[in-house]
Amino acid sequence: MSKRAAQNHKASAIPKGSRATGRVTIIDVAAEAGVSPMTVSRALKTPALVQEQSRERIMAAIDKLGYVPNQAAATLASARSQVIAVLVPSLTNAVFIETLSGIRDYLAEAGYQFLIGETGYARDKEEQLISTYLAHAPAGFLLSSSEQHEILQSRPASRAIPAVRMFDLGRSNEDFSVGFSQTKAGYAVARHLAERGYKRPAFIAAQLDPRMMKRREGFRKGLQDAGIQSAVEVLLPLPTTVDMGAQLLRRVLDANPDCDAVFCCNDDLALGALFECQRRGIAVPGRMAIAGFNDLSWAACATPSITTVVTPRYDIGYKSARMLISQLRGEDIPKGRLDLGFELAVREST
Amino acid sequence: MSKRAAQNHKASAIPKGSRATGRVTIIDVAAEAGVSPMTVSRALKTPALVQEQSRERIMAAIDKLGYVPNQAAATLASARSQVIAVLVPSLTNAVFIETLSGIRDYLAEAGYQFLIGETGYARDKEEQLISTYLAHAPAGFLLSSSEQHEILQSRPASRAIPAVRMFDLGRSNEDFSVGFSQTKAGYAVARHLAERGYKRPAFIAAQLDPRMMKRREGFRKGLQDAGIQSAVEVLLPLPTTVDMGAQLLRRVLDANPDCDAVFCCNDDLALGALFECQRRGIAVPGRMAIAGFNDLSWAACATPSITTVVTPRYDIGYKSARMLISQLRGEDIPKGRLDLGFELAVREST
DNA sequence: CTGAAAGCGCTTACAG
DNA sequence: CTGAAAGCGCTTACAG
Repeated sequence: MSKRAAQNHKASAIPKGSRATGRVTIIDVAAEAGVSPMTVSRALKTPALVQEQSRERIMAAIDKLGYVPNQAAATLASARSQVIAVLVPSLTNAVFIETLSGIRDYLAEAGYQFLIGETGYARDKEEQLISTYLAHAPAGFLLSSSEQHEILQSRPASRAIPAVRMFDLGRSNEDFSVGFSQTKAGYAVARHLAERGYKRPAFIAAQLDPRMMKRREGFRKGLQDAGIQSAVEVLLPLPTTVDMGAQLLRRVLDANPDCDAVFCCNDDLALGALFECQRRGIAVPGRMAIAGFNDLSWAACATPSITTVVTPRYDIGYKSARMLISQLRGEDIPKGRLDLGFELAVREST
Repeated sequence: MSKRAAQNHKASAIPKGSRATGRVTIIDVAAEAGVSPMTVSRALKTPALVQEQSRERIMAAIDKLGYVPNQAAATLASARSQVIAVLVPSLTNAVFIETLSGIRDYLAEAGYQFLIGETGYARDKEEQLISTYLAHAPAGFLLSSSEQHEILQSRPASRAIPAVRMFDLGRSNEDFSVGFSQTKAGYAVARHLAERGYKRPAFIAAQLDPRMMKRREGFRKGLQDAGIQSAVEVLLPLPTTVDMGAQLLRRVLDANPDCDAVFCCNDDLALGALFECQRRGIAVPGRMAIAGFNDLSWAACATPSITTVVTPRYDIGYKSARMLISQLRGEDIPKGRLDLGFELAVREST
């Protein structure tokens, strides 16, 4: 009997007025294989507990009937889904997209799906999305902020939903986090500029969030330790765009024409700053050095190539997902921070 | 009684060995409000069918108990979920990210969630993901390829899952599609270069997919209609990156030093081509004109600013989602293509 | 406008 | 290694 015939046969047996969906269920598979539905369920979830012979007949029946498991039923019965809720600050930023790629790659291997929420860099929005996603009974959360969320904390231990924080390192070892030190990265840029002999470096940032502030903090500290003074800092609480980089550089030059270097808190701003220098005929790095953050695709091949901080964003996604799934599987992994570090790529622009 | 007390009270009533999750259900809400569970369900889904007084008591009970609907149960009972499966070619391409933003914005308004799959520009992979996602009983699909998928076609009408194709316009009015004509866009670029007097324009492309081929086809036709000949075409079936734009431009110049313009099939390539020209001291547009595609953030503020095709990618997402939800709601919308058009942004680089 | 009954397709918790 | 029974939390399909 062909797959289609099997389905038609089943369909024709549906009593009138019933709610049958015509869908092939675990019961059909069981009947076809001559076992109970429970054995089919086991063959799928814990094959080791099923005799090989039964397993083979079940697999054959699944193929023959075209059985597709109903996730909603599994979720309802087991009170746990195969869905991970992922909250990122922005979907229009290549950084987070690469993190999502890492997450997707690990979760796909592990057999999980994910839902993506965008927090707009706002803590409140993150908490609100967590509430919403709770309705989907997610197996776990991957979060972007370093904040604690009461809504997750307050659940009874038996129904606790594990979470891993990405990008920042947690303050303590009280929970799970995967990232790198934003402060140290900012510090490293400052030291590099100081070593190259720049005397009046500026700092520009947009899309101000706690991570940007940490980069700034590290940058300030680095300059201070090198005994030099920041020319000027220009921060705007607006979205990060390439054009914003050009605007911010103009403000820097207006405020302090002596400025000889600029640390842009991300590569989009750095690209805009470079274009602005080109437009004005300002030699880079001759009269103005430019450093960025993240190592997006253009940094290495711009003219001149742009010095930047290489961040492990794909790995942050992949390893956060891995850490989360380990918890879900009840593996005994220690709480705490996973510091993936960063690297300073020194290029022509400084 | 506080929320916590209410939950504890319930928890303490759980018989030993039962499967109770401790979760607040529609039954608890019904008891609290003094109505039947069915009325609670109606108050949530079709409030118009419930007396205002009952509705108010139900809402108060929901607040008091902290009720969160269980989607899995709703999906199982109704055989339809509130999840839309979205398949895009790539998650590392800003174009599709903006499309996803449009989708998300519409779906969020409409109360739907979405799952994202990445097809890697491969038709086979798209079909495979459709199979996988079918297990989640998605309410609908938003697809990226212009192909028909047997797996969706072959379902019985009663269980058909609606789909909308994005980016390309369908060949006929046999199904739903939202996009613009890739061919016409390529044609427009060719006519523009011809009008500006360029004599030997080249075409470069990577990540070859059917849409790139349509842009090329239109470009060729446009040159032909203008009575000029393409200098050279360089196509590589590798991922699109900024650096790839530089590489492709080198190949163009090696193959044909006379070339005086280049149509890059996307803005990443155009940016790389611009950097390569800067590196070699080739004046843009003086000795080499550059045109891109999509109008990504850097196109308008590069030095020189880059002529490109402005594509309605956010709208494609938003309106595809709207078209899909209209179908799901049983609204009577005509099948067919929704052509959102495109615009040529003429800038300094040509 | 409201409700009692049955069922969606799985998995849990037992019992062999 | 296997199975019968019960239940997860909703919605459908009726019947008032």
